[in-house]
Amino acid sequence: MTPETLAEKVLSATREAFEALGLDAAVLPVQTAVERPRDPKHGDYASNIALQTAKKAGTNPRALAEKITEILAATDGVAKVDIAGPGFLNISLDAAAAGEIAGKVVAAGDSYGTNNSMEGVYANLEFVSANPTGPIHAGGTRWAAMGDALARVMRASGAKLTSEYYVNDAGAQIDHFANSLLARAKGEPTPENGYVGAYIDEIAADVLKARPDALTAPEPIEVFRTVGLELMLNDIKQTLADFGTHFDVFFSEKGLHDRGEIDTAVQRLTDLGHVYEADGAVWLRTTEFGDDKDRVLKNSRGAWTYFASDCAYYLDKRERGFEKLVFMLGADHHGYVGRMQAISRAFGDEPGTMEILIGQFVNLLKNGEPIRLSKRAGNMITLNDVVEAVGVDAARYALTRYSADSMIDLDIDLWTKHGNENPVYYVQYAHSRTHGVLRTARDRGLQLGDGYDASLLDKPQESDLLKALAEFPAVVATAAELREPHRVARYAEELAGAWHRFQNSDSQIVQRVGEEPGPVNVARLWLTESSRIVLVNALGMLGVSAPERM
RNA sequence: GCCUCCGUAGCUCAGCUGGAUAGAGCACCGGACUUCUAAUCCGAUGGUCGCAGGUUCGAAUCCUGCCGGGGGCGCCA
Repeated sequence: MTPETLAEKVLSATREAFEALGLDAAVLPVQTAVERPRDPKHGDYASNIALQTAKKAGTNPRALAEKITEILAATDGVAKVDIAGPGFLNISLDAAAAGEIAGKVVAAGDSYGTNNSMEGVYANLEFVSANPTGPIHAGGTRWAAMGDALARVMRASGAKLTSEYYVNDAGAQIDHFANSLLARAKGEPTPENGYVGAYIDEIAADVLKARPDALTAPEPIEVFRTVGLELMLNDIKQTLADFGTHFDVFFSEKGLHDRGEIDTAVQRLTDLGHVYEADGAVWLRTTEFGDDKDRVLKNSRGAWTYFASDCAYYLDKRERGFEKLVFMLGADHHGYVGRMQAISRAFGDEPGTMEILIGQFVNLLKNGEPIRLSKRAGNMITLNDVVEAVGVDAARYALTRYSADSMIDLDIDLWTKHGNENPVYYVQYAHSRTHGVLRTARDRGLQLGDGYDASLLDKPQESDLLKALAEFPAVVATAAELREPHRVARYAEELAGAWHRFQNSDSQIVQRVGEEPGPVNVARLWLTESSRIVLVNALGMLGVSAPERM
């Protein structure tokens, strides 16, 4: 029995209890969940439904709990129900019911963990979106890992999701970039507001390689702008691909200008009555929608601002049909939340249509000290620096196992260790141990067969592992709903621990050499195979590899 | 000044859409390899959940204030 099924049974038992006691069933929640108590004395699962509903229904929790218990205890697969404390229900499953989960996992295979909590949600997830004027920095690296994991988790929960990278290929920053390239190509010093770093020299050289006439062309700056941008963007795309981060769409800001979408968007906002002129500029009245101050759409020199592009981009996404627009921004951009939300509201959308996630910074630590310098990019740490320091798997894992709200100090020494102090090794090693067992099983002729006797899995380490396996779909659903992929990483560590403990318990999984396999060996093989599947699926959602041998 | 994130074991952090005696890894101490990977496991030690109020049957979790630290507050992108 899965926790979800049990929760449904708890709810229906409660409904029956309400009826029997003549209480108003309107106070019952639509859904409830059971939790795994820390203390094994509290059974396999616990429910607080009596506590939550008794007061609203005008009765006392214990009396209600007793009635629920009476009904629930008669349910198939439920071994025992105890009332504890003020009215908790402590539920124990019989071993067979608990053991069913391994069969479900094996049957579901790769798809185990998918759920329908976000079924039908048509969402756009924008992340990284680093300016194509330089490599992706450490903060962007965090989003590359976390955004990609979130995309996977949301898709696994049924969302129809497009991952998107906004390319700021218009505006003054690109001019500075092109000027910097041109200057370096001519051997001149970097102009004011220009970009520095070895990568600028590299790209300048590559532009000259691609276009030997670049310096003698009618407008050299245009050659450097166009070719340089393309080279930089390709470099970023390649870096992301090597990192395992996939984007469905790279969306060009310049395209918004070229297609006249900015005029369209501003016209739309004007028609809605939110635009006015003052001090020679054109403004959007964002203060009407909770922003601190109004924002300029077109400056007094007659140029569209970046903010105007944002409006057009928002409208573009909405017209492509997305109902939920999620943005991941760095902490340095948190000041943009107010004006961004105002865009959504100004176009008349409901609160919640736009969702902005803010992620804190990342420091790369060596010997306890932050690293500030990058070989290629000068005064910033890049994605490639992080990967070079710890590898793709450790980098992705390290960047996804923490809440976006907390700052990350990524300690190179820790994340390159081969031991259980390094969480990524701990989880990957658990997975590779499942393969070790499966190899041995194969060698000795032990097979899963058509089924197994789930009631044989009754040791504490076995039932703990079963309960951990059963949790996965709910973890994925919660991670998707709360946009917190780190929950999957923490879960993977918990599962890996449960697996290691099972493996190290005195349970012989495979029969000894020369022995005939018994039904208990078969049952444990099912447990092993389902652990392998869930570890693979969990690591897969984080974009971390699952090696078969280490 | 305003906004925002953080403050939980010696360290790094989970837990926060209110639930039972607050958890994990590391570090420290003591154990377990004739065995499917010991890159593992078991046990012990370790806490006024920054401080003070409030909400309630119940607060690490929600609200208010304060303290300490990170970041942000342009007709820049």
